[in-house]
Amino acid sequence: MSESYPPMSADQTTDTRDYRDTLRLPKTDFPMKAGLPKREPEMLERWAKLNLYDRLRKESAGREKFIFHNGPPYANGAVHMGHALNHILKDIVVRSQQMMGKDALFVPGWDCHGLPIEWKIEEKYRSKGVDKDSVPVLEFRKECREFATEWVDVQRDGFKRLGIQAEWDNPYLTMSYDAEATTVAEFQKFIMNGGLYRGSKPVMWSVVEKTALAEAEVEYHDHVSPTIWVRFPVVSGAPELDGATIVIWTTTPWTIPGNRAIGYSDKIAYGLYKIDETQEESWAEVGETLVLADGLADLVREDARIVSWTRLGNAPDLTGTVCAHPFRGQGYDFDVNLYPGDFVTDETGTGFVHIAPGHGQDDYLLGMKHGVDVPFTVDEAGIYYDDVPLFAGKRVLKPNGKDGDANNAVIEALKEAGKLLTRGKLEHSYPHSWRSKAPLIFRNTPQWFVSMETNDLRKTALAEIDKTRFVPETGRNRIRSMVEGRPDWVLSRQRAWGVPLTVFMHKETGEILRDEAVNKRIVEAVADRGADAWFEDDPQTYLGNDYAADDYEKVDDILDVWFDSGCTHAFVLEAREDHHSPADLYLEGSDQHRGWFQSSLLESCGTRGRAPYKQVVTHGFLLDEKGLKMAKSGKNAVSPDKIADQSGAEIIRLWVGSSDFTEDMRVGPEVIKSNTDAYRKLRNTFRFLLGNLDGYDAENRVALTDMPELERYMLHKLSELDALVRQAYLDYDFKKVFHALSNFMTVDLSALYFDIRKDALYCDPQSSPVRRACQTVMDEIFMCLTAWLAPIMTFTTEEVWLSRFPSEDGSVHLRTFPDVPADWQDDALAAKWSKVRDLRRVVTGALEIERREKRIGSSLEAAPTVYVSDESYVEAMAGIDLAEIAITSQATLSTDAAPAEAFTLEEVAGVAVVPSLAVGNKCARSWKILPEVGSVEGYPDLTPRDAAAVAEFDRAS
RNA sequence: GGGCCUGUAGCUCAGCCCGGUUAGAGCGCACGCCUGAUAAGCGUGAGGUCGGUAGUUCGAGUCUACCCAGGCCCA
Repeated sequence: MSESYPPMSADQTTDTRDYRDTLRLPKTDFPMKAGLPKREPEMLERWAKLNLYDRLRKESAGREKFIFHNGPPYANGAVHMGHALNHILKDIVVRSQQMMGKDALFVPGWDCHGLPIEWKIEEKYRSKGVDKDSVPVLEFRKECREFATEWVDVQRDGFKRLGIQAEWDNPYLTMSYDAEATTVAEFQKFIMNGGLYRGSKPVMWSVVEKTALAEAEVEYHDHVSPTIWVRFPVVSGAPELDGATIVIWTTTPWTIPGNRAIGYSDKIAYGLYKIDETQEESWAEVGETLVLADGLADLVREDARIVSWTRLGNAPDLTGTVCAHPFRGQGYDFDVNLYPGDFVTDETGTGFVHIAPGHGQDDYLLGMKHGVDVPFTVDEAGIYYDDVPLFAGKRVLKPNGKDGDANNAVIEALKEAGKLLTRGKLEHSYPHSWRSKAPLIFRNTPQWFVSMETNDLRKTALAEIDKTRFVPETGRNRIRSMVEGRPDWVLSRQRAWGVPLTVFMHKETGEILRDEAVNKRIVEAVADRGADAWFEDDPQTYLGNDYAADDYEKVDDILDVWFDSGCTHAFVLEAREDHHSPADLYLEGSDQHRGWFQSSLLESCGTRGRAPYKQVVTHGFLLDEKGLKMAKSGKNAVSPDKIADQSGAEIIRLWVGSSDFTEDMRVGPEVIKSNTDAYRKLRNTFRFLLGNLDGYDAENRVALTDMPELERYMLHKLSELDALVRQAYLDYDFKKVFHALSNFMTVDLSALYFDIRKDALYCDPQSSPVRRACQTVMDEIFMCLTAWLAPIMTFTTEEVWLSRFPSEDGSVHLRTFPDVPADWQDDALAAKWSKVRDLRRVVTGALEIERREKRIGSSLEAAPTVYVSDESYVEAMAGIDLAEIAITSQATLSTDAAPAEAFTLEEVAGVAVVPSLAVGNKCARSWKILPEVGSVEGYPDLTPRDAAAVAEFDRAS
């Protein structure tokens, strides 16, 4: 029977030993699949148990501090993607600074006062049918406080879930008593240094509710308004204007008594129009000359029922022109000056805008700019004050929100004075109260300001901006132009939830009470019982024996919440023992150039003469995948906890760490997917490192000088990366870190180094110098990568670290970046290997053809001959095993002329490759094909190297 | 409407300051190989009017102007 079977051939291994056990294949428990949504919460729990933040403080005591100061998010909703971006960036900064050897602090904080919270509480009352004004203020404030407290807890949990490392058990709150007391004390500094003054400005006002409204409480509806064209006779100016009248147009006749100026535009062409003929019922007069914007003149002519006119010519330069008020001689004898204004257009009206500084934002600012006083014309019910000539007692709106008699009274008076050119009606969008739905008016009201000029506040702030480091640099420009142009800071709000303006004003003199003893009593009361004290205490308790409460008006306005957050430097940086001021860094979204960066700057400059920060980093805004604005609640919104639950917070961190945060950032399902893919690749590279470092013994370290070139080349790469990573972290350029390391891990490690060294790692005897050198280098790579990536890939680097060094209380986050020895850097070697890799690419290119032609499968089946015509390649290949780096069984380097059919690459001149098949038998263990296979006695199917390895293995077992 | 900013492969980024060979990388995608990193690894390839137009220049992704789209802050 046996004769009928053919003899076994050499490459059949059915009767040979299975050598798998004798290999040193990667061994690790580190799973390929991350399971982040489940693993991350476990990790967080462990960190919490270890009190990592506290331990870091203890272990880095005495190190140079890095004081990051956290801008407080507003405590009124769950954590959204914008929060996530913002806080992850902060976390990366603090962690990287810590690992670069600093003692880097992160105290979280919340902004707790202000309108949005107040609103929620009001809404609650409304839904119960209770009028907010009937609720005692202290009770109302209590509810606001409870509301904020709840959201602080919710947000804290949300931030923790993202892996943000901070002093979560000891955050600062703008509503804590000590913070409120400090805010009061800061405010008092402005009382004492003269920066605070009482002025007035127009605010949106509801005469129905008799209250000022914030922009957020305003809604726009269509409304029919009367329109009037009014003549303002020129009294002085260019000679061409003699006897002419400037014509303005407005939809609010009742604001004419408040008129103090006229706005025009430098960009509009104006003409002089002399009327020749009018329709019978026209109020225009033949012979009179009107000044109008050319682009609007025809419309005005029709509206005013003018049949024909003559354009006398261009209007002269209007600078310095002075008009009379239409009611001159009836109590309105002041001059009405013409001023240029950016907001004046020639889209509607006449090209001239009537300026009533008490009744409009543009009007107010233009008036301020030119020192025009802001008259008080109507009271809180919308009724003209008694001192308003002609119209005292008339009302703009009735208590029910319907039109009052003011508009008609003004129109009639204009007609009588001969100043009404014509009139009409217009339906347009107009602000209404969110609550009563009644139309709103702009009304001049007393407010408290901090002057930008007193004590040179503006100058100081600008000088401090120049001293601050901005990342990106454009931030400087942005905040600079805002501070340069901003008006005085309006501190007062007519609200209930916040820190009050703790100031007394003398009822008769209007003098602000400046008394340190009084101030001190107030601060003490607030420190003791919170800002509520101001509302519950008898003023006399503060005024003591020196002043009589009856002589003083106690102000009950609330401070602008920006003032609260502008004081955080005082109650965090200065008040906390472990902090110092100014902070090393403030980091927020670019909207804070107008917000926190500025309020903090002004507050600190006004009280300390310097900025509270040395550096300001800003990030862009979130956009959806199409680059459009992401609404917090819109359908394109993605929520961080949802991503954390589905993909892992690490994926969000990766997104933040790999993107350019200085610009606006896109997020959406595709972006998340890409980052998940990128994550997987990095994770597997770590897994390979772990698997091959199994059993690594530091005793077996190989000295740099004893290492093969490839190992030294890898160490050189690490030294380059070390410099790059550190500099990039100092520059807050995280994407540079991420892309450099990700490229290193895929291109240099996975595709080159690991691929080449698999043979030595798996097949070499344990004692092999190459294998030991490789493990030495892999250990260094491991130490570097886990540290460098820890600030970004917080969860995974920890998992990797603990997988290699299991420990009860250890953590990768307690480390610092490794010191990279200077002698790792070897530029000559790097240049040499750059050539080697060029040559290698030609070989892989040639083998790919063979593979496509089905002549080979694995590269080990090949034995290429590489012809080099360029001496530099000979030098580059000196001391390098071509077969080893090409991962072929055999290879030959030749300086002979290459055959014509040899494979070449256009971009690598001087290298040509002729592929051929490896000759010999296939090693049953390493799968190399070599003539030497079987040359060692007793190991007929192995190469000498493998035979030695198996012998070593057998001896050991 | 004003101030500031952005626009390079499907995605994330280099290159732009200081114009100069066929604009690069990683991921993804397609195809092939391996089957001892295996829901992995290796290789090859496709994919870009550098937002658009005009200008400066011998030459523009890079400089200038305007336009378009988008963002933040104001009005």
